[in-house]
Amino acid sequence: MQPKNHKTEKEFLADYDPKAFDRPNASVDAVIYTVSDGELKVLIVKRENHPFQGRWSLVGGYVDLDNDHALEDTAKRKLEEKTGVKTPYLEQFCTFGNKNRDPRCWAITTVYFALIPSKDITLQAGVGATDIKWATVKDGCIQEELAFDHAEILKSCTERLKSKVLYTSLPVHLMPEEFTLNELQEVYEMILGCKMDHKSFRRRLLGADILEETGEMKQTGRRPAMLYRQRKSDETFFFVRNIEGSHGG
Amino acid sequence: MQPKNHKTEKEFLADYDPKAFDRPNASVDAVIYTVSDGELKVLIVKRENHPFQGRWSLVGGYVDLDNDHALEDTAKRKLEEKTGVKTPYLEQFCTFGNKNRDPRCWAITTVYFALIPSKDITLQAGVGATDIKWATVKDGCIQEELAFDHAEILKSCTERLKSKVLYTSLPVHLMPEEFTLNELQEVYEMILGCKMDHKSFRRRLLGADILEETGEMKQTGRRPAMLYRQRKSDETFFFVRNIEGSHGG
DNA sequence: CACAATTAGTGGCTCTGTGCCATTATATAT
DNA sequence: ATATATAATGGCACAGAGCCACTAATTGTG
Repeated sequence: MQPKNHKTEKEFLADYDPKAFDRPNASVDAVIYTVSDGELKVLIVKRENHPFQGRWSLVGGYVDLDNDHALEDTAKRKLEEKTGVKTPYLEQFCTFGNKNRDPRCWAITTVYFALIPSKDITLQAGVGATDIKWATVKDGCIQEELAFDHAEILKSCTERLKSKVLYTSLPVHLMPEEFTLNELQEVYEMILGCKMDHKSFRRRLLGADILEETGEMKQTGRRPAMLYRQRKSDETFFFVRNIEGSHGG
Repeated sequence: MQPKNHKTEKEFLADYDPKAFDRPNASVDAVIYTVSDGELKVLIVKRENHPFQGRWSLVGGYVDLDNDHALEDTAKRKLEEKTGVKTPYLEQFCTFGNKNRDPRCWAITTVYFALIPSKDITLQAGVGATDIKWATVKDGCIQEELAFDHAEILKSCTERLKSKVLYTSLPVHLMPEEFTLNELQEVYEMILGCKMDHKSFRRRLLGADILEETGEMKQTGRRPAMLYRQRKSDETFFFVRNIEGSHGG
C-alpha cells in the first residue's frame, strides 16, 4: 500500500511542529510521604498563581524539556527543590487525565509517590509556592482543602500505599538510619490503621533478610531494644503472603 | 504574601493559551493481549505515517480533546476501532516519558493493557495503519521489530502481567464465555511459563468463588470436563498468597 | 533490696493454604 | 475386557501467619 505521505522521515521531522496539534497539558505531581510525631504526613504547598491561587496542593510542576531527561527526573527535581532530599524512594503511581480536572484545559498529570525519613529535612517553598508544610493524613485525607483533583489523587495514592505495605518492606524507607523493630512495626500499624502481632512481624521482617543489626542498643528507659539498619541492597522486599491485622483491629 | 498575578481567576482563565508553553507531546498506547492457538498474543498495527513509517507498533493514538472525557476513553476508543470489543478488561499500566523516545520531541505515553478473549474478533486496520495482526509473545518479546520504545513497553508490561497473574484471577478475562478449569490452568501456565499443580490450582480458583458451573460438560473425547463461566460480579480476585510454579518448572 | 511496672523478645501451639504425589473416575479406541 | 488419556479427588507434609503465654532486661518505688 502506498503511504499518503511522500516525504522522507528526515524531511518529515524537519517540518514537524509540535504546537500544530491540540494535545493535553502534561504535568507531574509527587505525593511525598513521611512519618513524624507518630503520624503519616504528606507534603503540600500553597499555590502562588492561578488557577486555585492561594489553595494548598500536592508538590508538582511541568517538565523542563531541556533539562529533565525523563518524567521521573521532573518528580525528583521538584522533590529536591522542596526538601533537599536527593535519593528518595520514588515510584510511579498513576496518571490522571481528563477534560475537567484543570479549569484551563484537558490536562494529564503523572503522579509519583515518595517515601522519605523526616529527619534532616528543611522545607523550602521555592518558586510557584508561597508556603509549604506537612499535612497529617488520616484515612487518605487531610484537613486542608486541595486544588484540582489532588484530594482524590492523595486518597487513591494512599490506598495504593496501604495495599503495598501488606506485602512489601516499603515502610523501611520511612525510617531513620537506625531504628528498632518495634518502631518499624508502629509505622506499619500507622499506615495500615490496625495493630499487628509482634511475633509474626518480627519473624517476617527478620526472615526477609533486608535488615542488619547495628550492634548498638536503643536506650529507652526500659529494656533496651536492638537497633537495625537497612542492608546495602536497598531493594524492596516482596513477601509471598499478605500480612493481616490482628487483635481485632 | 501578595501574589504577583493581580488578575482574577476568571480573567486568568479567559487569557490562558495552552499553546503558549512547551509541553511534552502526550499520547495513549494499549497493549492488547489475547490467547489463541495455545499462545499469548499482542495486537500490533503497521504505521502508515512518519515517524517509523511502515514499522509495526502497539495500538495507540492521541487524545481526542473534544470527544474523549478521560485518558481511559482514548484507550477504549482505539481498542474498539481495531477489534470491535467494547468492554475489555482494561487497566492502566504505566506512563513512559522522556526526551528520546520519539524523534519528534519530548513525548510521553500512558500505556494501558487489555485482556480480551480471541473469539468473535475481526481486526480492522483503520486510520493511521496499513495492516494489523496478532503477534506471538515469547519472553515478553515478539519477532516483529517495533517502533519507538514499544518493544521495551511490551516487555515491561508483560512482566507486570506475569507478576499479577501470580496473585489474581486476571487470566479469566482471556477466556471465552465457557471454559474448563484445565483450559484456564493452561492459560496461567502459558503466561507464567511454568507448569502448575492441578490440585492446588483447582482448590485456589474454586475457593475464590469467582466461577460458577454451567451445568454442561465439555466433550473432549476422553472424560468430559465441567464447564465454568465467570460469575456476574466480574471483579478481579486478589489471593492473599502467591502461587508457585511446580514440577521443577 | 524486693517488687511492680514497662517494654523487648521468645516458645510453642493452631490454622490456612499450598506443594506433592498417589488414587479414583469417566470417557474413547482396539 | 483392556489400554490409554484426561478429569477430578484424597491425604499428608510444610511454610508462614495468628495467637497468647512466657521469659528477659530495664527503671521506679517502698
